[in-house]
Amino acid sequence: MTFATGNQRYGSRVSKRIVDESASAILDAARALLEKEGQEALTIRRIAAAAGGSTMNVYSRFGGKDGVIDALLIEGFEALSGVIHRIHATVDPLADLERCAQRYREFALAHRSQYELMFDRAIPGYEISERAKQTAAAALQALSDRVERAMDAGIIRLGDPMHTATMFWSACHGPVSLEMKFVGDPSTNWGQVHRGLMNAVINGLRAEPDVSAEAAPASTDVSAGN
Amino acid sequence: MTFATGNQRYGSRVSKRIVDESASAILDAARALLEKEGQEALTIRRIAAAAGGSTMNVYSRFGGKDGVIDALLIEGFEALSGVIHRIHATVDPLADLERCAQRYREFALAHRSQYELMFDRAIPGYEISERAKQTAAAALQALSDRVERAMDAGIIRLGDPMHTATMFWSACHGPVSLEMKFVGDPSTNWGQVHRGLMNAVINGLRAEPDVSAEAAPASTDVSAGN
DNA sequence: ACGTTGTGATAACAGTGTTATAGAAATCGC
DNA sequence: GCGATTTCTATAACACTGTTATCACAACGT
Repeated sequence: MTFATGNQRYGSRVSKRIVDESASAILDAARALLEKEGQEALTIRRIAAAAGGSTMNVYSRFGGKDGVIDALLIEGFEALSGVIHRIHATVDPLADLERCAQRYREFALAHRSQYELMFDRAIPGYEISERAKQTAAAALQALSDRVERAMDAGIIRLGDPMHTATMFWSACHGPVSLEMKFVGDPSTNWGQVHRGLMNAVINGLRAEPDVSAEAAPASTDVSAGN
Repeated sequence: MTFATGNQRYGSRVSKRIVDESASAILDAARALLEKEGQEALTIRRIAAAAGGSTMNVYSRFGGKDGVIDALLIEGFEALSGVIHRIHATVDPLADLERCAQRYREFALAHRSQYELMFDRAIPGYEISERAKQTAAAALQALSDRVERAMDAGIIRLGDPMHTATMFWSACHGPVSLEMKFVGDPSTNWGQVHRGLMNAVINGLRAEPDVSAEAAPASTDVSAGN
């Protein structure tokens, strides 16, 4: 009621049409809470309080907690997509892929809580929405484009780019996930593990140079069924 | 202290001496709940009810919910260790490693809730204990032994076995984790991704390819100095 | 002016983990 | 054997959680 004048003038007339600044305030608050205190802090009451509104506000805007989580997830996957898209393609598609892997890890470590939200989803009862899944798939598509470029250049083995990109993503995610979960030896140099794994994968996916062209069954491992 | 004279009733009141069957009942109930309904079902009240006791029972036995989770985690990592240990070493250490990867995935899919508990830890407020970490490290050690064997045989590149084993584990965990989280294309054949990634990694880690990359490695010629 | 509508804040409800309290059972001291 | 003490358990209370219901109040269409 204290800010009723502004509200009356701007927002309440056509509530659906304008960009809901209350919604973005909620999202900002949730993002800040997640970044600063982790998933634990993401409670309706805290989000609403930080956004300067009431809990019901969150429900009318996002339909509940899952809606907020979903929005944060979509933001995260879009940011990840952006990271990959911002990597300029050079004449060396393999180096580009390596940079993708490096930036992937940097993104994960720089936005740790967000990454955990995206991939662990440790929110009780939360189920990812179809739209969030699609956003994740779009990020994978961005990676797939880079893979396809390397295939076109004849540098890595031919195959379904999406399939190979999924392998890439898995190889990026694996060490990052374990690192965040403190699994393994405490003295592990995870950056080295990540880099080493990516190097091994890229090496292993290299198009057969010229050796043992007659004996090596190059494609059987990929085409084998489940 | 316990007295040596036989107690008339079967372990009714000598609480410290006997194997606490109430504790194992709680653990059994928790395990069953986790397996059947997932992490959501792991609440103190449900566990206590399923075990036929009171909630306080869980606190006196395990110190709280985290204690139960920790016990389940330790069980899980020990089971994972067992899976790896049960893979017999053959004359082909590389095939052994591939079987490790395959069994790893099978274990994860067969005990999905347990695996999610071990690696996602989506329990609000839970922090892994030092002992659970050590059990996880033991599982990694089991894998490291296999890696070391392959190194000794001169099949994969020399290096710190623990380091390479961590890379292996990451490569195993990555696709499994993404598969469970429904990230990526819905039509993804995750078994193929997993196998393809492991093949690529193993290929990439191969000892510097002499011309015959496929033939039987008759000699362990890499016994030269570090 | 009058309903009607919709928005938003407060309070209530069913859960959660945890802690405090009270009661019963078992052990100890004699 | 029996009171006192300790231990152990079960119930209830507390501070949370997400969600839903209640209800006052401002804005809109007659």
